[in-house]
Amino acid sequence: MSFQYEFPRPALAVDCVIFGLDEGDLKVMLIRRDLPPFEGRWALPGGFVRMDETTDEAARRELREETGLDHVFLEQLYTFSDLQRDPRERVVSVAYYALVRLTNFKVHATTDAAEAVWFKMCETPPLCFDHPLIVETAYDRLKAKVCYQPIGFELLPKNFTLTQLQKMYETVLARPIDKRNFRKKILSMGILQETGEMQSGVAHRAARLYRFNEKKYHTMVKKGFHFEI
Amino acid sequence: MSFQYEFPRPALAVDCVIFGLDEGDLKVMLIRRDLPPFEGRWALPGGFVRMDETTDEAARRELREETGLDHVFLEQLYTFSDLQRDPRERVVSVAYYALVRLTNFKVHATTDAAEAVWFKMCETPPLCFDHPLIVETAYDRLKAKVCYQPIGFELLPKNFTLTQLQKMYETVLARPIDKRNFRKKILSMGILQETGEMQSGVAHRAARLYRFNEKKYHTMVKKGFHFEI
DNA sequence: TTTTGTTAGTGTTAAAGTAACACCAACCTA
DNA sequence: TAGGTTGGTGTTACTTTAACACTAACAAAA
Repeated sequence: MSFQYEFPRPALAVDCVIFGLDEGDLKVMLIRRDLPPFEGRWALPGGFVRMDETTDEAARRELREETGLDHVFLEQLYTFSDLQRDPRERVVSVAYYALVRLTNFKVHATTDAAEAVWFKMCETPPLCFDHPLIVETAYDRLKAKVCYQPIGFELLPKNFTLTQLQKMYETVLARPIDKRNFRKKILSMGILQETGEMQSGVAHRAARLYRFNEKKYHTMVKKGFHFEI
Repeated sequence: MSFQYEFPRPALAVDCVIFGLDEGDLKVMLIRRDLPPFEGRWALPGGFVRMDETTDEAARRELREETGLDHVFLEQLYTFSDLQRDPRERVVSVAYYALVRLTNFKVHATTDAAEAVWFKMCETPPLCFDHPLIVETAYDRLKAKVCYQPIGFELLPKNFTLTQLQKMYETVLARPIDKRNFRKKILSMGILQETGEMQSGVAHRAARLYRFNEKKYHTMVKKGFHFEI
């Protein structure tokens, strides 16, 4: 079976930059390609867009198929269209980035055919296609966006301590933050909810567990509230 | 001539939201379609991406062909891929937004075949396809971005008065700004350069003309400077 | 049971930045 | 030369930010 068009068309693909947080390290999930081109080399999970799905849906499907991830934060990043970005033929790729609660997920990794592995951002292996550019673009976006939208919570467990939250920002932004000032600021925003529970299984004073209150955040945004770290 | 592929492919298009500033009104350029579908209805300038050009290049080409605009600020906005966004067939569109010095340009308008007309943002006619969504997305982006990147200058003549600059921000952001505070802040940033020239042809005290110093801005950014209105 | 180690949790102050506010100057035109 | 219009300028109260250190709680080890 083949498909005919009056004018030539680029192939349309999606690629996903998947971020996870692991004990103070920001990580990216990469897969080892099991098909040419670049067979055996590291790349972002991704694939071609089907006719019956939007690019968002294609990105979620590829995520599921190639990494086993589902129901994660996913947002369109940028569309890459350089003529030579794929050696086979003209491929335009709509890139996405995803944020994953790595703590919950860890065990399920490497589900599928291709090898899917978490790498520290600072230790990513050489990537094929224009994927280094895509990763860099995604990291820049993440750093910028985490400051003015409460997306960082997507990298933490649903319930978290203030120290975990602070460490997440320090890791993503790659800079230290003052503990007291951070707590004052984040608590005064009124978007965190005490769960009433405490941390357990730690060899020191247990910390209170909080949860991001999305509803409250949205009603506050409507009233002009501006999130900022 | 026809082109065959093993798998079906969406058509790939670009669409441009072109903003201009005219005496305190933010305007958008629209064209009246001279072909089906939606013949005679208003739409964004745009068209299909060719095999020998990136989407950026396609957007610039369409801008030139359909509106006569060239060498303008142009930035990728978002990729729209809803299955039903085009009634003919599956079309994925990479949307761009452009900022135009309308004052310089005015005369050249309506160059090409199709009718190209500036509309006030608040008086846009009904648009076809998903173009209302694209325009809204572009306007949101413009409002957000103008606050943290000095792109607003692209809407003004190269040389401008502080009042023009302030009015630009007030128009784009749709809120009043205090004159003295604005001047203090913008001048203290050190990104404006006095041209030494004065406004002329006005029936009142002439104002100093300034110019955006892009080089200075870039060197300051490298040193950690953060633009913010 | 005491000590040790580790993180939780908490306030104050100086400095910087922001927001609110009004009048005279300069120039053109009638 | 009087009137109209915009240009240009400082001060102050208030808010926000940045810098900074100690005690509390708990588990584990001695």
